[in-house]
Amino acid sequence: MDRAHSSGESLLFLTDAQLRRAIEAMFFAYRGFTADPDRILARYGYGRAHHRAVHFINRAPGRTVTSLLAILGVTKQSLNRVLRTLVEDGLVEARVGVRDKRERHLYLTEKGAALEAELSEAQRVRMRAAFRDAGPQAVAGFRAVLEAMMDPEQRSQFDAVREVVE
Amino acid sequence: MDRAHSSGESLLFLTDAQLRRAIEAMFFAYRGFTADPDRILARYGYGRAHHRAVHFINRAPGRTVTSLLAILGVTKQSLNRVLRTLVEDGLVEARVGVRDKRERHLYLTEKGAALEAELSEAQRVRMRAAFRDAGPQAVAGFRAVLEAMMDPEQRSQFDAVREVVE
DNA sequence: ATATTAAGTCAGCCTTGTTGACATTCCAAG
DNA sequence: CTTGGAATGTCAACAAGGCTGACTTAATAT
Repeated sequence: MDRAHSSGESLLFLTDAQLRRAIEAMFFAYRGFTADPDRILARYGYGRAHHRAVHFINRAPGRTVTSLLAILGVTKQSLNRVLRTLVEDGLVEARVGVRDKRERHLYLTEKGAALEAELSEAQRVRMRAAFRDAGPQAVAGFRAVLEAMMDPEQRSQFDAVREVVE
Repeated sequence: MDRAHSSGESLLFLTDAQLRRAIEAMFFAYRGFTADPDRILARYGYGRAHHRAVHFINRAPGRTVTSLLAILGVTKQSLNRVLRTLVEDGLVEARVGVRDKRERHLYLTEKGAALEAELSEAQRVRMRAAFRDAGPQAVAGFRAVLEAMMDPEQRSQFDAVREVVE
């Protein structure tokens, strides 16, 4: 069997150099990915941790702290520090649960939603431009590789995030 | 002109939901991307910053500090802290320049090369698996989108990194 | 009743980034 | 041959955002 013409799906003869290139692309691209939000966040005195919280609260309003913890994969203490400033600054509201009063359900305020919109718009603009440059065929491949790169736990969080709404 | 059948290249009608999905994929995938190296680094008492330094020194042995600074995009002080521990621990050697004695040319020692190999092998294994799962067509698309996502400066660093060797 | 869960808090630590100031060494240009 | 600027390194101080461990409070579940 000829390696170069092996049966499509099964075997990919990626050289170490090709893989290394992909690894470095991932490194540099992630910097691009975070660059715009970082600039915006800096203006408000926030960091990436705030962005992540705001993003996933917006994604499923009413989400509990525990649920957010699972998605972000950080400690309670770490998240709490971020959440506290967001609540203090009036970007996030934490409502006591109706059914279960131990729970705090998180919501963005108008102010919080405005920041989220600004951040995600910036990120979408870059993403849209990248997809446009790369061409239509690239979109599916990009997503397929990224999703295959996740750990199982991350993957299930990724899936869970869109189960509710979409 | 029909939007759905617009001339291939030009217009992509990606919904905000699709873009958001890509953004979240990027977030979760990056965690997968760094998970294996992080575990290895922790065993040696190092962090991601050490990984990055070791990676790019290995990439072009003899690289100067300034060149490494440009690639990593951090401050001299920040890099120096990392570099110092690597030199102290005998993973990196800093040789004074022959032509220009102000410069320090960085090289991995055998020990440093061993760590680099362990880290990059782990990362390649995951990358290779992701490409295998995603299929051959996905590889080109993945890279195209990532490269389009970089800032111009990052992009030129990305290109410069492989100019020498490949 | 008691155990467990959800949330929050205090204290302390680490890594990795930042600024600012400054010293040294050396190349290059006037 | 002096002087300006580049490359490097270092000290100090600070901040964000991770972490562990210990502990409290309130409320649900068994």
